[in-house]
Amino acid sequence: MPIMISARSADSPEPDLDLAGPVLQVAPRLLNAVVRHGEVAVRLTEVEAYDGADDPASHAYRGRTPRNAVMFGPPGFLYVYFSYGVHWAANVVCGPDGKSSAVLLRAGEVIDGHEVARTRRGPRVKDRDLARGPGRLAQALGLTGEHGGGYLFGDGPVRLIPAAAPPAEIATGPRVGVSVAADRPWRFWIAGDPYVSAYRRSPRAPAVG
DNA sequence: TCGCTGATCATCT
DNA sequence: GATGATCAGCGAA
Repeated sequence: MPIMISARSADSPEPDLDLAGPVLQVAPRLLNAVVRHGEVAVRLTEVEAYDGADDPASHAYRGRTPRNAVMFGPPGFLYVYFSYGVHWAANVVCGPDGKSSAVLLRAGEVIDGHEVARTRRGPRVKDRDLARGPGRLAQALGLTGEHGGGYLFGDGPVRLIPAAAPPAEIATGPRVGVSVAADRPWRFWIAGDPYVSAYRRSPRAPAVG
């Protein structure tokens, strides 16, 4: 099990997208951006911010471990983790080097490579559901742990293309699935976009009151 | 449409 | 040994 943390060398291209700012500013800028892995490309419609050591819901909250080490590095890298023993979920590391913040890619629209995506997701899956949800998005793109640590702006297999145009309207709300700090409105999605995941509050989150 | 539940395992305590 | 940044399938309404 090699630990795959690739450092961006000095002559690597700079990110095409400024990811080094505060995660709450970076996250909404990822909306309408496109993630491409081979034939499959996904336009992002929904993301979620995780603010490193200041965020009880972040995987980086309890400090650096082998799994989350890439989050503590420079922005522009993929953090991919295995969730619930079943799914992979992909994050874009952002914020300044050492801040350990990241943005979870929650949902998107498959805009290229539908056939390949459907091969991975299943023959009966509707287009709308191909990448609507973190696990689904990673599966549609074929992202697994082996892509973790990859740089999104170099010549690696996974690329992040900045949004051609910002969304007309961005909505925010509580994060999904987290059992702590669920009240922080750090989920961002494109208002009215059908390719946004269905909202399900964590059953472990405290009741709204 | 809503709510519930099993699946399944890497990671951390 | 417990816990999830989830999903699909099911049954009820």
